[in-house]
Amino acid sequence: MEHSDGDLGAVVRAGTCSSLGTVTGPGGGGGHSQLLNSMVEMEAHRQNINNKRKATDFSVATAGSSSPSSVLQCNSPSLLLSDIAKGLSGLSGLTAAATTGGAADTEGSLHDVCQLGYSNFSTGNAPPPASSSSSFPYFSGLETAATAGRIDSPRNSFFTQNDAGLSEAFSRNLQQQQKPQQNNHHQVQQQQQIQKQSSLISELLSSSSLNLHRSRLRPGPLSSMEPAGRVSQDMIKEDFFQGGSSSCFNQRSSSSHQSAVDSSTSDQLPGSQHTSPTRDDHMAATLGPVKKIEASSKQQQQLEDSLDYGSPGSLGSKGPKRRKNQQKRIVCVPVAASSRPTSEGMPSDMWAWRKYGQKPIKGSPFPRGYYRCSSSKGCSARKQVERSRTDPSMLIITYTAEHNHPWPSHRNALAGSSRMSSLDKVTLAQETASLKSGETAEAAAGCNAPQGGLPLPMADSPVNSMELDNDMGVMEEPELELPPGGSAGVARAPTSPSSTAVGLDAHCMDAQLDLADHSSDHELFMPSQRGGVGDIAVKGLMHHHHHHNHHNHLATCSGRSSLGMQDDDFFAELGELPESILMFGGARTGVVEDKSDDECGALGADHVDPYNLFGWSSGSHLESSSASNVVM
DNA sequence: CGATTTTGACCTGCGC
DNA sequence: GCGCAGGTCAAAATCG
Repeated sequence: MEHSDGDLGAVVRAGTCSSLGTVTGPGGGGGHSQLLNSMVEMEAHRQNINNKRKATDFSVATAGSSSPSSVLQCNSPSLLLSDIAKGLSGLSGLTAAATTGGAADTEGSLHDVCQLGYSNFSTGNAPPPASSSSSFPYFSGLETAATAGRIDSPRNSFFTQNDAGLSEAFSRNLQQQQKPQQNNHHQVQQQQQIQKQSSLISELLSSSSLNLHRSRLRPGPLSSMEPAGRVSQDMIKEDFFQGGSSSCFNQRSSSSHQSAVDSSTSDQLPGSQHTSPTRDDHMAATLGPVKKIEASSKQQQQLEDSLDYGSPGSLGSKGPKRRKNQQKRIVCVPVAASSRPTSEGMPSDMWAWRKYGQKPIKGSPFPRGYYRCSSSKGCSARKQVERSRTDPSMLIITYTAEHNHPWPSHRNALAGSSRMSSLDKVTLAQETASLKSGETAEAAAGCNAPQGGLPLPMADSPVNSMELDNDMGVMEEPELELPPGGSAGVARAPTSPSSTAVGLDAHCMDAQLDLADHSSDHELFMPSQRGGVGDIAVKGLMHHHHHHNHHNHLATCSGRSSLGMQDDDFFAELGELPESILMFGGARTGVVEDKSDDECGALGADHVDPYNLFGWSSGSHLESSSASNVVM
């Protein structure tokens, strides 16, 4: 079982477990609630779009439900681009739902589903408190199902094994979803969201780093490639990392393209076995723009050439010359998720990154920042951070090369991170100021405070950063500047201090607690789910929160939501999910037991390897960091 | 003082 | 071969 949780697992967990692990115990359904909401919504919206399709791959929805980043990060070979699309559409739905004031507008079905599924889950089948690992079967099943890459119906193993109630609810949801939509406006919003997300995907796919080489396509369905619940690290490494960030994309992109062009051939594509025409249609309908990701023949050739990837570790030694064949991995995360400053002195990333350059990118109003790992001398790991041109609220992070050293086992190992943290404070202040000044949050949205010297504030001033932060290993995206004029065109609500990073960072938690505490009325949390699962979950969360500060980011999130949760915030919360990917370890920590901060940190450091989570190895860490011992 | 950020210059790859 | 764009270098500035 050492690989029992391959990357897909990581992905799935990322989008799900984070919450799960973080929130345990009675009523610890906040995370679940959100997750389920996403899951259900996703499927629901997919249904809307298809407007009469049968529910199919729920695993996809599941994975997609995590968040855009989760979706995009998913190293899961089992997910098709169309899946991503679905996930996004689902997200869109979520966003739209939030925008319109909550679940009320999202159909009672969703509500029902959530309630039903959740009440069931949070009550009858509520996972035991923290220390018990029995709360994981739920995910175990989910993970397995997702990993298997195929779940043919709502009533699949996932549900039947883990939550009959949810299954039922899901079915109900599907039925209702097939009824004529009553809210066109809502649909329009969904479509817009979808378009937006699609553009993002498209952008990512067309990114220079996204190599589209079919030769990388894995023959056969995922399920046949790996035992259920498992996606080999090697596979991910090859496909995703070495194959470029594209793995998740290139595979899908190829198939997606094909689907778009001729869905009838989809079955011929490796990995698309479980891609039904429905899915293709859906994708074609929702990801039109993705077509552009089709690499030109020339590009294709380059991609083919790029197959000659050197060993991951070899990158570092090479100079700029290898640019062409550099192994890259692209991750897309909501800026919001990164805008959460971590507490002072607390490295927001187990890896320390040092910025070594920034360049304006042609065609993009946003500059690209270049970072290299500073955790260890000689480490060739690098990353580039830039905002999505199509969706400034998203950050595109491109990782290049691997760390040639173990993941810092202790925070102290992260020299220099403190600076970032302090800057975060500035950012925080900045964001707060922005809030007060009524300034649109673009600036605040995920932009970290300029570090080192850039003029701070000014709405138009460059800001920066994001942080997928949390001690468990997150990426921190220091600074991304907004174009002069600052208006990124993102109508994102200002990121309040309350919108803290999701992480197990105890310090961070302190700050978050403040927020939570400010919301004396927990009832306010997750208003969109009033009286429903949300309340239960949230309350449970809050309860948990008060007793286990360490394990309730979600509670905090909820608290944030309570502070006038806007649609953006809602989405931002989703955006935080990506963090969960890395949070998983944290989640585990939380699940494992109450531990001191240090213990948690250590634990996370010892057991969580972001590279594993992302599907690429960090060398020696690969084995030891197997998350298998985490989940089950 | 050490580490990071900033920023202009330089270098390399790629497209025409 | 040329020019452009992207990636990296390295000195200066900044920060705690």
